[in-house]
Parts: sequence; structure tokens; C-alpha cells
Amino acid sequence: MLPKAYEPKEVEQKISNLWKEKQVFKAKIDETKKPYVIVIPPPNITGVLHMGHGLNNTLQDTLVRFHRMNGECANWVPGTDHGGIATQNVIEKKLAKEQHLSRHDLGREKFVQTVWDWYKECGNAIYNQFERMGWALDQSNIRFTMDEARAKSVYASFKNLWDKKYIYRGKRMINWCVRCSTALSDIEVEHDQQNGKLWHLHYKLEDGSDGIIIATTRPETIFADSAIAVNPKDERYKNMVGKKVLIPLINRAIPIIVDEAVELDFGTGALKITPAHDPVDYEVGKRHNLEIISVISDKGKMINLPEKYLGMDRDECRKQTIKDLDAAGLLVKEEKYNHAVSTCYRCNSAIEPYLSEQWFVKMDELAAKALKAVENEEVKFYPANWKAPVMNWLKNIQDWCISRQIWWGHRIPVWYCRHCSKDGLTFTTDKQGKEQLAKVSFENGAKPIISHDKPLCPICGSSDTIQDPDVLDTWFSSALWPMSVFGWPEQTKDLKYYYPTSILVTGYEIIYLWVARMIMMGLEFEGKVPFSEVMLNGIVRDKDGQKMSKSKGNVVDPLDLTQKYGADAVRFSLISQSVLGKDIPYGENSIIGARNFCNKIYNASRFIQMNSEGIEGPLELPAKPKELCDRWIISRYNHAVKQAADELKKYNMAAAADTLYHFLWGDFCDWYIELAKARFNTADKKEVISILINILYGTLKALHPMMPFITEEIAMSLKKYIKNSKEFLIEEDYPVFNPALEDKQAEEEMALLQGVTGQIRTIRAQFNVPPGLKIKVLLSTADTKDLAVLQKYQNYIFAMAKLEAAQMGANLPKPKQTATGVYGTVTVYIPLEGLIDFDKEKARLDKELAIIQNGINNRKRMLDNKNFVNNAPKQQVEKAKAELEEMLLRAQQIKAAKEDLN
RNA sequence: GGGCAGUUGGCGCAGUGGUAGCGCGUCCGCCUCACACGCGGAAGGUCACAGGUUCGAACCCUGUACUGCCCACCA
Repeated sequence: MLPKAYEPKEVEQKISNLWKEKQVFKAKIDETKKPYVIVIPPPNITGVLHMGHGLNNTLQDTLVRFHRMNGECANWVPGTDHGGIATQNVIEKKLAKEQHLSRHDLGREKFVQTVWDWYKECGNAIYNQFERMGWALDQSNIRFTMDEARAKSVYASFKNLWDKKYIYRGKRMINWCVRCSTALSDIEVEHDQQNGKLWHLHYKLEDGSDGIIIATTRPETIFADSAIAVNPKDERYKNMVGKKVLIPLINRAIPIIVDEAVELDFGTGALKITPAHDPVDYEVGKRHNLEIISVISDKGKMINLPEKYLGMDRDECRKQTIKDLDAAGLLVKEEKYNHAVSTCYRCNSAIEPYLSEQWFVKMDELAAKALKAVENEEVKFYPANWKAPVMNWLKNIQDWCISRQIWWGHRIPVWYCRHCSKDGLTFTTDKQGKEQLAKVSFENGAKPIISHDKPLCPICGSSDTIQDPDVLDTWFSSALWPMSVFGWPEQTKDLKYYYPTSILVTGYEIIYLWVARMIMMGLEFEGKVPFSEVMLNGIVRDKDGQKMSKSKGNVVDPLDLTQKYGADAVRFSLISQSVLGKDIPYGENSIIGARNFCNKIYNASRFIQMNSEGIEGPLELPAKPKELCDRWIISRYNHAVKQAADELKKYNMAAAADTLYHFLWGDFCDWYIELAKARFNTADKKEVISILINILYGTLKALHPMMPFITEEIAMSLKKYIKNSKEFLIEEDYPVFNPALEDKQAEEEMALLQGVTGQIRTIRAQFNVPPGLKIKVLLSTADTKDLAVLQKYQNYIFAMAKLEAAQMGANLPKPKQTATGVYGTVTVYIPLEGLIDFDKEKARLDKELAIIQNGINNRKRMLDNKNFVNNAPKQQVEKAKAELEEMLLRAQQIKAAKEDLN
């Protein structure tokens, strides 16, 4: 005997192994078919997958399976991302915790090797998770952004962009993370509103007289001030311009200058200019040729200032400076001030604007092409409201800082000859005593040699060449992903067949970091957008809508949930809540319904199979069933699968899931199976079983893209009954709408029977008729058609409403001690001697009547309105008329029943 | 400062012009021989607010409020 409840664990393991063994997901080029290609947004190898990956990949899997079942040549390309800074941070933390070592203790080579070792471990865990979630990725060919083929792509694109002079090196004010000790691009910086303070400081004139008061949020940078600036239009300070003031605490004299960048009405209207530590000030400094003084090191420590502050942390120095300013009587005012603070998107610490030499990609031309493509909708966003922000971003784009001062990543493919570039290179010695190239300066004579492998110096022929110490932004390799996965720049068969891909499915939070850049690179290198559609999923949040994070302790682990409820339940619950571009609040409760649905599917199947024993397959859906409920369920099924397919095509995943859920649970289980039960002992049995099995099998096919395991498991046990079934559901055709199976009449007739049944059930429940007690009813209708249906299919009502006997006819008189229900033209009288509570019945009828009366009033108002009758579509007018008629009839019947109670 | 979302029964959400649905929860009755992860029934909403367009608005337009997010060099 099969267990009563579905046990996903073993089933999923078994099915998963089977898929793997039979290589069901292996991509094979088939020129006769249209390719359907998705490249996975490669997860970072920073740890196991989280709920966001669960959602994102489940959506992709659903699409991939769906399209494959629609006859397309599907290829879903798996892989992972080396994850630059994020991964380096993870490994550094791990090293510190487990071995109390820093990366510098290991040295660059060993550290990088450590991360590679980690990749093997973490990558495998991720690939294993892919399998456990049932994602139809072709895992025979896994890509990693750091593997050799992808490294070649990175080199090729760097070389290409360098030759076009799009890549350059320059001294710029960039975003520097003192914790990660690296430059970041503009979009890797987050801006958090924080409660800070605005300090008003007094800068006295050289002669010790009044001077000027400035407002700043960063008093610790006063030591690096080069000037005080005011707006040229500012009358208040006119007489001071050109004079010099003294920096508090150190009494260095700096000039008062004018610059447009200063706002008249902010603070005091006077701005301290610190070119080394603020991007605006840097620009001002350039305009006025001001001295650049750095007082904060790349590690965030104070340098180049009085000994008292030397070596202090930024924050510590700020506190001390304020204290000292206050003591010196130069702190005029301290006010609360809410302002944006830049933070690192990887480690959250405050960003320092930092002047340094970095590598950049010139963006204007790349972005212009992408802008055009987005504007023309060569790339279409779902939901569409992302088009404008993307265009806006592309229009206002800044050059992309691509160098990172970390060790884990694609090392910049630029080399220097130690002889010819001698003056531009700075070396240090690491803890192993090894000489390391620390800094490169083109200004001082470093000459670049672009090369993937260690080159000979093209000038002096020396083999003593050394590679640039920086690595590339991790997004540089990601930008190439849709091409690099197919071996670009080689014009491989795969690239030709699979590129451009069909759709990108990703989260809206990386549109700029990733999506926009892929579009630019795709256009630049292959002349084609990498995907014509972008489907955006939301962020999976906790049940209260908060972002999940380890520090908050509100993380829901997909592995735990999968273990507990099954992968199908996790998948279905995510899909059911996934509306394009919208975040999903997800708690454990979210999954219960999906788990219950799995169980429902399982039990319905179990029941059908129990009753199929001894019946030989194959069983086909009868072409022309004569029984009403057979015609009905086939028609309903036909509509349900069509609607599901239509919704999937529009990327309304939740709507598709909802449709199939309600068809299977409502129509199929609650009505069809219930009605079928009585027929198992009749000559109909084989036909009923045929229908049950075929509709079930078809519904499993329709559900398969969303819940692959349970559908596969059940389908396998049904194969013996199914004609021309394939070994796996993914190889089957997705059910299609068949107009011949549509049966409007059957649907109408069933609706009447269901409605009447509903009336009887309600009354039974209201008057506490014992569930086991079979009752007699009277069904009265003046409508001959309805009457005929009731009479012909009275057995349906008998079974579903537990009747013992029924009297049917036109205008039957209402017996005494009777409860009344009305559905359409039909009045239901239920004699309930001893059970009926007249007051309760009256109240019930009153309420019913009030609702109908409201409806009647509405329709009357509409139909009395000439504008409605003249302007509204005929269909609507007819509908209102019909509804009015029906309501009037019902009202009349209820009124009669009520009067009779008195 | 600019932009984008959201505001629908206790909770979480669907619903883009014809008078509101789903899941969970609640209440009542059932262990009915597939399923109590179940079955049958019920209660519960002036669709944030104010105007406007329309014969008709949860849906379109304008404005307001609140919430969230993104972008932006007022220190």
C-alpha cells in the first residue's frame, strides 16, 4: 500500500538521478528546430544558493521546460561567477577565522590557489543544488567565469577595446573602499541616508580677525583643505574673496576663492575645498590649480597631519578633531543632519573618494549603441516600466572603472618590461619575501604590453616582464557571459546556433551592473543584442517584507525547505507568488499551500490508479463521450491548459500556476472524481478511467514545467495506459487547445447542476443536517430546458448533495417545514421537519433577498439610462437584461418562500 | 531634488473599463472506504483619500497622504 502522504525526498532523488543518467537536459544542436536559449545568471561562489536564486532559476526552468515541450531546441546554460570582491571577502574571513591568517600572510599566489580550492568545494555544492531543485540545466558543460575559455574571452575583449582606445588608464577620483582596499565603479556604491551631523567651523583670517564660517560633515578632512570657496554671486563674502584664512588647529593659510559649484543657500554658503577627499572639491581644485593634500590612506588611516592624529581611524580622528575644535572655540555650531553616505555594496563600509590611477572603459559610444537598441525595443523589458530608467542610465553614463586592487579575478592582461618601464613601476616585498609589483604609473614611464600570456618585451626583447597587479571588475567578465559561454571570440558552432539567446531572466537589482553591460558588449562584439527579452523577477524578502540577511537572522534557506517540503513545493510556492518585477514576501507559511497541492495531486493519482487495476492500456480519450460530466471535464481541461500556456507566454507565471491549481483541485478532484466514483461499478468504468487517466496525464504535462518531480513520478506510473508516451515529460508536447473538445453546452448544464447542488449543500450545512443523512428535495423550475437537465442528470445531484429522493417539476407547490434555495430558474425546497429554524431561515432569505435586490436596482438603473443602452456594447446591454430577468425571478421565488414562512 | 512602484476582506496577494477574486487565517459541521496536507458550508471588503473623464471606474486622468525602491557631486 502506498503511503497516504506524498514523500518528496526519495522521489526527487530518484527522478533526479534518472534525468542525470539519461542525460535528459543535454543540449544538442538541432538545425531543424528553433533554438530556445537561456544562460543562467551565474551565482557567485560565495556560498550556497539562497531563495533569490531559487526564484530566479525556477522561473528560467519553467520557461525552458515549457519551450522545449513546445518543440523548441532548448539549451539552458549553467555556470557560476567568480564573484571578485565578494568571494575574496568570504575567503579572507574564512582564513582569518580558521587559521588567523590574512591574505598577505599567504601571498598572492597561495591566496589565489586557496580560492580555486574553494571554488571546487562551493561550485560543486551549487551544481548539486541545481540538480536538487530539478533545474533542467545541461550540467555536462558547466562554465565558470574564471575558467580558461572565459579567460580567453576576457582577454579578447580587453584587447579589442584597447585597440579601439576605449580602454585607458587615468588618474581619477574614484570610489575607494578602505575595508576591501580597492576601487569600485560608481554603481557598486550605495547611498544610504544616515543621521549625521553638520558642523559649523570657524576659519579665522590670517591676522586673527573674524574670517569665515563653513559647514562640513567631514571635519577630519580640514587638514587637507586647500581653499575656502564661495559662490561668485554671494554678496556676503564679496569683500573676503582673495584673502587668506587659517585652517583651525594647524593654522595653515588657505585662500578664499569663488566657484559656481558652491550653493548660496546651503550651510553658510562657504565651502571648504579638500581636493584629495571629495569629488566636487577635486574638480574645484583642478579649476583653481589647488594643492592636493591627502590625509587619509588607502586603509582609512590618517596620514600627513600632526602627530596627535597620525594613524588614527577616520571616525576616531573625526571625534578628536571636533573635541579639539570645540576646545579652541572654533566649533560654532553642531546640528543634526540627515544625509546620504556612500557605502560599499559588498561590505557596507563608508566609501572614500580617492585619487588614484585606474583602468577605465570609455562608455559613450558603447552606451549610445545600447541606448538605441533599448529605445527600439530590440531588447524588451518585462515589465516594460524598466525601459525608461535603463535609457536614462545609458544617457547619463560615466566611464567604467574596471580595475580592482584585489587578487581574485581576471588579472589585467597588461604587462610591463622591468627594464623599459623601470621608472613607472613601484615594487614592494610581501611577507614571503617575494617582490611584488605594487603600483604602476604611466605618467612616470610605464609602457603597457597587452598580452594574455607572459610576453617578451617588444622593445628590448627581455623576458623580464611583469603583469599589472590589478584585476578586472568581476562584472567585466559577466558582461561577456552570453557570448563567452559559447566560446567567443571563437566563432564556434554553438555561438552561431545559440547566440543571441532568447531571454534573460534576472533580478531588477542588477540591471545596470550587468544587463546594460551585456547589451553593450553584445552589440560591440557580435553586432547583436545578447537577448531580445529581459524578464525581471523581484527580490525574495522575509514574511514582513524585509530584505533577508544573515545579520538580521531572517534568512529562509531553500535547502531546509526543500528538505522539509520538497523541491516542487518550494518551486510552486515561488511561482505562485511571482508577478513580474514584484518582490515576494516569503515565509515558511508561503510553502504550506504548495505542499498541500503536491499531496492533493499525489492522492488523486493514487486513487485513480487504485481503480485502474486490471484495466489494460493504452487508454485513449474517447472522441465523443456521451456522458455530460465527461464532456464537461474535457472541455474544462481544454480551457485550463490553453489558459496556462497563454499566461506562460506572457510571463504571467503566477496566473498560469493558479489556473492549473484550480482546475486540478476544483474541477477535476472536487467534481469529476467525485462523480466518477459512482461509475466504477458500471459498464462505464473503462471509459471513465480512460478519461481520468488522460486528463490527469495531460494536466501533469501542463504542470511539469513548474513542478517537474512529482509530475514525472506520477506520469511514469501512468505510461502503460498512455498511447505514444515519451520516456520523460520534458520530451512530451505541451497540451494544446483543441476546439473540438470545447463543449459550451456541457459547461452550462454542469453549472446548473453544480449551482443547485450548492444550494442544497448550503441549506444542509445551515440547518445542521447530519452529513450522513440522505434527504429529499423538490426542484421546481418553469424553464423546460433546465428541468430536462435536472431530470436527466438527477443522479449527479443525488451523489453530490446526498439525496435520497427528488421530486421535479414546473411550479411545484412549496411544502410546509421547508427551507428554500434558489439558483437561476430553479427553486429548491428541502423539507426539514424538526430541523428547520424558521427565524434562521427567514434571516437567511432576507439576506439573500437584499443582495439580489441590490443587483436588481443596479441593472434597472443601467437599463433606464438611455446613455447606457445606446452607448454600451450590445453584449453588455443584453447581459444586463438577462441578469435582471433572472434576478427578478429569483427575488420573486424567495419572497414567496418567505411569505410562506409566516 | 528627480524617477518608479505600491496602498484591495485579519494577514499575504491577484485582478487594467461592465459592479471584486485567490491562498492563509477565522467560524460551523464532518475521520464520507484518494487525501484531516482532507471534505462540505459560512462570515468578512464604501478596492488609501479628494476631484475629474465615462452610460459605467479598483482599473483611465489630476492632485493629496503614507510606504518601499532606484537615480542625483548641496558640503
